[in-house]
Amino acid sequence: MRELLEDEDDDDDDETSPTFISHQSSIVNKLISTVYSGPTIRDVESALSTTLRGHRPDAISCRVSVPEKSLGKMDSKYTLRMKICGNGVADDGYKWRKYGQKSIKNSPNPRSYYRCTNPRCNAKKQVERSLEDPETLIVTYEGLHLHYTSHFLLPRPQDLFTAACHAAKKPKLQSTDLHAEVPNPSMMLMQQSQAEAGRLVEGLDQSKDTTDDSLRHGLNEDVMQRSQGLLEDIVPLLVRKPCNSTIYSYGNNLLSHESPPSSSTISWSPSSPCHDVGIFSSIL
DNA sequence: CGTCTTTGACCAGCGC
DNA sequence: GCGCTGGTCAAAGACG
Repeated sequence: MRELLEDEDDDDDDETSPTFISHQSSIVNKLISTVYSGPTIRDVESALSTTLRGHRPDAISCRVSVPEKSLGKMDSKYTLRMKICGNGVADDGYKWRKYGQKSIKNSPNPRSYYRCTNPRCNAKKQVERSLEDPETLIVTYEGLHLHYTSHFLLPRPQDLFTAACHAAKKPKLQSTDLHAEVPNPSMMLMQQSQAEAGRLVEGLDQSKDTTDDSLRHGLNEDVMQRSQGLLEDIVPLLVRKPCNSTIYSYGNNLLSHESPPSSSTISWSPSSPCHDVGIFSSIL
């Protein structure tokens, strides 16, 4: 995504050039295709580093496992390893419906199958306890969320309405066991992609006369919606909803930040096929 | 009464 | 073709 935007910036520095408007649709198409193919590890790293400042550790540690072959681009299927230290219940922003549970060969722990309750959404997740460590959950996300979640910073009016309609309802734990909800680290990616998409649209807005307002508005909504609803799938709420107190660490190396005194630390090991995300959030 | 979870049954893919 | 395994379906029950 970022690479795409940078490329576009290079190609179309002059936003008033005759080719600029004609490139708008291709920009959107590229955005969409890029988003669909998933963010890069760099995107995750960037999102983590820019969003997780000022959080502190506590209850959950998590490891994001990314297949080595897909380090450049994440697959639509990815796995989180989560060390549960607290009650392990967190809201990842989506409502999941459990549609099955299966005993897995060579594993004493059953695997639970969840599907997003949104009928338009094909997102799924599988949750099972780690064989090595019973306190570790292995959560496999698959598919794309084709809708918003209430955690987004810039919800659409209709979503605000929906959220308001649901506000009166008491939050409900969907399961009595560890399968309930797992944090979703894609919030920061959403924020980042929102900002990037917003910058793109701002650029479009600066173009003169030939740009129709409704077109821009539609593009804006389209870009924002797609970037939100798709990117969020790649990395779940661990990142997307860092809560008020979270520390993220990647791999074995900690990165020191220029940010003000903060308990937030991040390290990233791009060469490792399995990226550790030490997440300690105080989920009460 | 609507929604969600549970759980046994069913189906598809894969290896032999 | 057969058996094994993982993934999904759907009826029944629980819950608010």
